[in-house]
Amino acid sequence: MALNAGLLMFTAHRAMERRVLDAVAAAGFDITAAQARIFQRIGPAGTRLGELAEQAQVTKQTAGFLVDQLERAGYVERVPDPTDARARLVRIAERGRAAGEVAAAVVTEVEAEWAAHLGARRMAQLRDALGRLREITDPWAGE
Amino acid sequence: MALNAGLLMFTAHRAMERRVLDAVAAAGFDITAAQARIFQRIGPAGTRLGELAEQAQVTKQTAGFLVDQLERAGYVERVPDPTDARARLVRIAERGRAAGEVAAAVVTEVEAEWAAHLGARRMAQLRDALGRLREITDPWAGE
DNA sequence: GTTCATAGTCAGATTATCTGACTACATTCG
DNA sequence: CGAATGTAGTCAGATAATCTGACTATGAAC
Repeated sequence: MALNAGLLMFTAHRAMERRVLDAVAAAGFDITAAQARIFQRIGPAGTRLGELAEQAQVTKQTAGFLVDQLERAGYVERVPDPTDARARLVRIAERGRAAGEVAAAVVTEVEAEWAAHLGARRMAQLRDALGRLREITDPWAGE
Repeated sequence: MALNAGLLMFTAHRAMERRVLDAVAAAGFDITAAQARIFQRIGPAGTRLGELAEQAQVTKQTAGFLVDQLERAGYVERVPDPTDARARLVRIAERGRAAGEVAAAVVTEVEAEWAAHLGARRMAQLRDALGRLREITDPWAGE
């Protein structure tokens, strides 16, 4: 029970999230964990609200609430979806790009620490196993 | 970025949590994710509220709020801590034990599915890497 | 060109979480 | 011993994140 794989992943994920959020906050970006979980799923060309909601596994209303905040703070912008007048695309704005760069740098740093602790071989095995696991744990695995 | 190890762990953890919570709910136990995250840290001899809070990384107040609910629903009980009159131990009660058994069975099942998908070798490597990672991502690693 | 489906919003309620202030007991040390 | 300081937990109030249900506007299908 103490060695439940799900719980172990929770622990490591939480450590990563904390590191990233702390660094992003220290760089002057006031983003909450819930906002970040939406933000991180926005694609390069923008993503629809409903799609963000589905991927983050929250309702459209919740996603909308969080995107409103991100938009007000200047991290994202909403633009019309040229292919569907009902929809709008959520796109990363300039400030969001800056915050994203800070986040990406910390992810790289933390992963390097993990690799240093585990050794390159085990880190590669971890990545491999997690990537394969995604095939059965993520309904969005093929995007 | 799409292959951030932290995010991959989040995905797998979320899938595990959902499976467990759904099965527990289907068995008639009305436990929320937040309650479960506290509940799962209660030791066999009972655990203090402050310790549960620290391990779950929430404030004592939040932990107290959740334990209140678990207690009202009959999943846990609070007993005096014989070694300190200020403290009380949160212990798993009969209904909690029953719910915990359902949860443990689902964890076993999901892990078996993962092992089937990855193969025994890769599943063992995954466990090994996660266990080692815990040494640097969990301040409570030595309990 | 109605009828049904989809994208998103509005409104209201609930749940989980925090900070700050407080009480009671424990520990320390002069 | 007894005052000063620290620790376990609770109370009160605020805020953040989430949900369900009802609604509008646009697109798709027949």
